[in-house]
Amino acid sequence: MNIASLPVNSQQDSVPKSTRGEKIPSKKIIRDLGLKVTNQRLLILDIVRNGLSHFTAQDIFETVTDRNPDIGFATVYRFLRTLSEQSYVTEVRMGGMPARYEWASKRHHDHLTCTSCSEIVEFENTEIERLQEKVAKQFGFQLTHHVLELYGVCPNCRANRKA
Amino acid sequence: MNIASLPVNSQQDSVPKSTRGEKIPSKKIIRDLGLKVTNQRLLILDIVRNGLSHFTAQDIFETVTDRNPDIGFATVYRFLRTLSEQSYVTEVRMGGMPARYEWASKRHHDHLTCTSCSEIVEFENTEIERLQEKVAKQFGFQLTHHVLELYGVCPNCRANRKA
DNA sequence: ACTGATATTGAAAGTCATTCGCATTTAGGT
DNA sequence: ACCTAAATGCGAATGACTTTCAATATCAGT
Repeated sequence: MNIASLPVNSQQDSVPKSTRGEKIPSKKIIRDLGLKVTNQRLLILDIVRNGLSHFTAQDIFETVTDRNPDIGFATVYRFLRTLSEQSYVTEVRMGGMPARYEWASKRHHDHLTCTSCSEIVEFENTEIERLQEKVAKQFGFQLTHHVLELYGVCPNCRANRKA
Repeated sequence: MNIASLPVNSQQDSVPKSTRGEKIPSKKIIRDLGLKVTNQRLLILDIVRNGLSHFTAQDIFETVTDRNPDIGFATVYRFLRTLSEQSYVTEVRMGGMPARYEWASKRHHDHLTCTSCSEIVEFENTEIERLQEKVAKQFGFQLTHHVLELYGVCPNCRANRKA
């Protein structure tokens, strides 16, 4: 998958700028992390925040080098790691494939992934969340986080499969 | 973690031999897979079936070489992969750490892992399973499998932490 | 039991995602 | 503008597997 060609600098804001929930500037986010504001971090953050969800480090790296060829993948990995450690992005690693990240400002959700075409659907289910807490409590665990990934065949692929 | 020193050739059968549910010989399992019966496969299978759950390929490799030093890790990886492809073992890969495997004859369950000491507790929760099916159905997916891993701090570590 | 076609093996080399070491460059307080 | 710690990019290193391939072992047919 390659997101390099996708619009990333969404000035065409689908989210209206006028609301109170004004978009936090990337600069502030970087400062809040106690880090120096560099071009590469601004660039990465812009892509992370305005590009596709579920990107790999490689996706970011390719998109970034499109705009500034003089950037190392170590920088991308380093910053992504920091972001994920501070919970600004969520890192999902599965099955030996490259890790996928997504900007974590959105509400908590889990994933339903098509094993055939890799389409990813996000869902929320508070009932499941509640039950997870219950299970943890049963065993005396203090829950910190969880990974719930459902795999199956999406409607499209099911149709094609039959054809 | 090292399971090399653990009893693996459980002739001290905790499961009585006399029941109908007689343990399937490893030879048969290998033949059922359409593979040739070799010493290394018998050895690996014995360890996989009678050793710890949640072992890494490295664990197996170390235990195996204890009994037969002339065995390559490629063989361990190869056979584990075959077993997991044929659903004889379940492979769990998380967070860039080495994959963990477990013999899959037992009932389906999920895991609750201590982020502090890595203790793993297994649990079953049919209610959660039902809800997962429901979610999949909502999106028109045909569910094939799922990964549910809860992370938290176990009772022991919580106590120590306070101390 | 012998034989030969074919599967399996171990050792070493190869992958691939990610991380590290370090000399050089840069941000940002003074 | 100056200085120093922080950040960067390069390439080398790591770690978990996977592949390659020549040597070896299995087992179906005799």
